[in-house]
Amino acid sequence: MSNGTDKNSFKILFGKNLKRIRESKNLSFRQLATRCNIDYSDISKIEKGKRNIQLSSLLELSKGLGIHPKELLDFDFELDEKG
Amino acid sequence: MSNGTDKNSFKILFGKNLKRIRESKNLSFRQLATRCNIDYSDISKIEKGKRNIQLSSLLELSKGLGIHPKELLDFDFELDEKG
DNA sequence: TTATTAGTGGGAAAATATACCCACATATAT
DNA sequence: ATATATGTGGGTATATTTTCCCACTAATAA
Repeated sequence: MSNGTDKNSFKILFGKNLKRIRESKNLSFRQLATRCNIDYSDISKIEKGKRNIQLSSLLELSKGLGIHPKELLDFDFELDEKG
Repeated sequence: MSNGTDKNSFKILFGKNLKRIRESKNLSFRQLATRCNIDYSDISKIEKGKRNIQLSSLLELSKGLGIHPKELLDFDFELDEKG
């Protein structure tokens, strides 16, 4: 059974993807924070997969990064547990 | 200035896209609800753009629909206010 | 040493989603 | 009329995010 594991791994993958995009734009947490309405320390937590953000926060991040929101979800992810 | 307007229009577009996908699979609210851990009445509200769901709920919906989460964000959306 | 920048994480009040149930209107069919 | 299925929306307690500030460490530079 993959209980809360799926949910957690998804958050972690999301965070890693966010980190990848942020670094590709050479932005620090504090720099990105000035471009969206999210505190720099909270962005750090999001990238660590510690937070289950809402659509509005996803939108803020995408605005700060200048990308379409769907890019933040653009990573491999298996829906079921699978070999 | 496009204050909370962006946030709202994004939720509404998200809801419309969810509705489009759900109907393409010929699922009623109650049928989709049995496939994910979200109440049927709440799915209705999400499609109406009334709710600002979390990543975990986005994941539940995508599991219920059998699609990758990013498909739920796959719709046109302008980041800035723009003519 | 001193200053600056970066990442990390704790904490708390306020705002909000979640999870759940219920009731109602409509449509279809028996 | 009765039964079934669909969409809609109200309401509530609980859980959680959000928002914000602060402090610490490490690295770099003057």
